[in-house]
Amino acid sequence: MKTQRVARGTVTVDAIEEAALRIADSEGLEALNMRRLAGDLGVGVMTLYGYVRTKDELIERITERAIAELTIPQTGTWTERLEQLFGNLRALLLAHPAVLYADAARPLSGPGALQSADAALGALRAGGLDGEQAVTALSTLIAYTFGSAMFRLHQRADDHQDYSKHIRGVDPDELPNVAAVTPHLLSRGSEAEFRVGLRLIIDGLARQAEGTS
Amino acid sequence: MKTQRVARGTVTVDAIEEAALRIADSEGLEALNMRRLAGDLGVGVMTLYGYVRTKDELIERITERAIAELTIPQTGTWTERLEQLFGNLRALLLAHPAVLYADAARPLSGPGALQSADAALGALRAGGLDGEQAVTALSTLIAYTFGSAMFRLHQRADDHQDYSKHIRGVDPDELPNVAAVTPHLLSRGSEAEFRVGLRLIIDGLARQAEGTS
DNA sequence: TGCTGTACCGTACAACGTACGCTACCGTCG
DNA sequence: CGACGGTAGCGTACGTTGTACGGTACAGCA
Repeated sequence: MKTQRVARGTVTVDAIEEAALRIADSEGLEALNMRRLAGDLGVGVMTLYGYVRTKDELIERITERAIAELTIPQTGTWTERLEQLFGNLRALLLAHPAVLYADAARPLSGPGALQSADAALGALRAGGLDGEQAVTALSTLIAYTFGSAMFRLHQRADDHQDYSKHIRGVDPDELPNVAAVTPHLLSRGSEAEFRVGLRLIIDGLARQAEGTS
Repeated sequence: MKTQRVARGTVTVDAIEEAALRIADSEGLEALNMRRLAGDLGVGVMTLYGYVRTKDELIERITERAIAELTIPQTGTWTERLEQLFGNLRALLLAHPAVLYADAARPLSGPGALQSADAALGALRAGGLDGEQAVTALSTLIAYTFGSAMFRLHQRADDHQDYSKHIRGVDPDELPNVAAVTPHLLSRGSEAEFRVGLRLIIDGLARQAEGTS
């Protein structure tokens, strides 16, 4: 059996990144491996290494590619722009789980991430926060948004069954507060819940800005 | 060469969990593997599987073990108790990186986690929040604390060199706001920064509580 | 003194990232 | 038009991981 070989130039970094991102988006980052990726592209595994140094580098690149999709709001008050931006970020993290894991490692590194950071800092400074306050606020917003997305992403449908049973089974004498709010605990992680927390933080920033000026 | 065998009852679940947690704490979760763990305990690898079903289960158990260490503040106003509790949680997450990865998957599952959640909910309800508000507030605080710890944990000393150079090299015309606050960006992730964000959120909750009552 | 149940664990396999070096082909030059 | 050299493609193989399977040694009992 002759070795079947693909024509030169069939693959490009771009095609590799796109295929990798598609796998990571649809089946999760853990489903992305070099053999599978090569199979999807119809090339030999080692061919990939002519375009990408390591798998980690590939993940960094698809992360950057996904982050570049983040739309930065241009209109509205500074608080509205913040709320929009981080709402968009949450949606992006849910659509591209790879970003969460890869970008948690080196936040604000790639050009796309820096551009978004600049927009956020711009809004915060427009609101009247000084440099230090703005950076702290940015960290808070990012931490909250990533943390929120992280929990949401880990929720699996089949887990929820067990979780529900687990929560409902708590002893009201031992854990009175958990028992008292059980129904609300079961619907955690919603978009609406995220928005409430986000507004809470942004309102706090607005008040901070008023005090400063 | 006769097979050297350890006496029966030499290992216990407890010893396994303790050794596993020690590895995860000191060298990170990625350094924890079954061969290494068995080596540390002086037993054969497969012996471990007499006490633990899978590696994932083991990680769940050491997570729960670590979470149980969380000290729940008993004194102070409700906002003080919240600040203490989540400050403690951040410290715990930094000391036990395993918790971050494992518990992100199934938050508020084990008895220890539920007990802490109950305390937090108790404080929030004592402040005057209703059930739904308290649960949303809890989610917000957890997301923020986990997100913050996640970024902190991923910071490696050698990365910081590159990062510093990277940030300092931005074009002030393209990213004016990033350029303007560069020095503050370089000191992100500190404990102090975390406290500021935490207080911001808790102050917001206090205001919410006032509005409710 | 045997026998039996079970705790211990050696071996082996599948999946992974990726180093090494062979090979087929394209473009060029004679 | 034919040979040939450089390079893109990739088969093979190795080290590392989790863990299934089944063998083996020993405690406790008859």
